[in-house]
Amino acid sequence: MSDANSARARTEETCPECSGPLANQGDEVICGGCGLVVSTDRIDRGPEWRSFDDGEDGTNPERTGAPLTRSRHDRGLSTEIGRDNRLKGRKRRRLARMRRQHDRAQIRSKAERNKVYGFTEIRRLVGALSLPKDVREQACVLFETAQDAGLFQGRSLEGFASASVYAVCRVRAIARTVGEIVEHARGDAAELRAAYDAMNRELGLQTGPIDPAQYVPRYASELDVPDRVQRRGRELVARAQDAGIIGGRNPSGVAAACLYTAAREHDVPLTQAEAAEAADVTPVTLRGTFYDLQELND
DNA sequence: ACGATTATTGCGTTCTT
DNA sequence: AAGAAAACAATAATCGT
Repeated sequence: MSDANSARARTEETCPECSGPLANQGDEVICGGCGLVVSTDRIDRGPEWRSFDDGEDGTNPERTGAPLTRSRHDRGLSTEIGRDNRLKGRKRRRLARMRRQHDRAQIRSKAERNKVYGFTEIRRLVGALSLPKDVREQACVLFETAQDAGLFQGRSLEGFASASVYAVCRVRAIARTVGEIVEHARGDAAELRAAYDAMNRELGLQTGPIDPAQYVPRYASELDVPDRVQRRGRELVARAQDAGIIGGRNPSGVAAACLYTAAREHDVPLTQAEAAEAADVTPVTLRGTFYDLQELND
């Protein structure tokens, strides 16, 4: 409202010719004394759009179309051949045929494009995470399987791309956390999970638990602790395994706890907070296994 | 959807310097 | 004594099934 009326603000000013009072008259500003037309403003400076949504502020600039969605290859944009029941006979049948063909072509090409999109995303992820090459192949196969099983409905492609990579890591017991993947992925953890759950449920992925020992060397180098500490850490992981401590626990947290315990045994300065930070868990989580580990050693 | 695990936050306690 | 680290507790969020 304020922008659109900026021209009217000149009412406060005076006429450049006779210094008389200015007045609005339609789109023009006119001097009350001499009748001089000071300015003309036929331009509407208001928003060029009007709001079509029911929101309160009315600032949504969308003018047309269905809401855009990520879960469709074309984000919900589409072209369709309409029905016009004024048409009869040959023309009408011809139009129906065109519509049918158009629809089919769209479905085929949609699947095609989804696949291309998914594959490139998978390729990108595998590269960014520096995973072996055959992980890519496997992830792509999985992606395709999920597509053929019709799991894409209502879920995002980005989610399936990242979930495929994650799932392959899981079935091959390659230690990568969801966080690590999401960090490089296009799309968030929720999307990955939705897709992963769907695949796990419908496709019955054979996923085993991840061995915490795999995380130990990574975190060890990240924390810059000596080799002996790292070796001891792995031993502790093995011990924890045997003791059945790591039931349902976050493998990253277990690895961090073992590393921390090892460092403490060797009098290497390493705080819980630091170890936890490297493993992307909280000190509280680390502590959980740390205590159990202590009891084991008494 | 549920039960278990984990995150977060705040705060009195213990250890170090 | 001061400051950091570890411990504890309560509740919110997230995970695995």
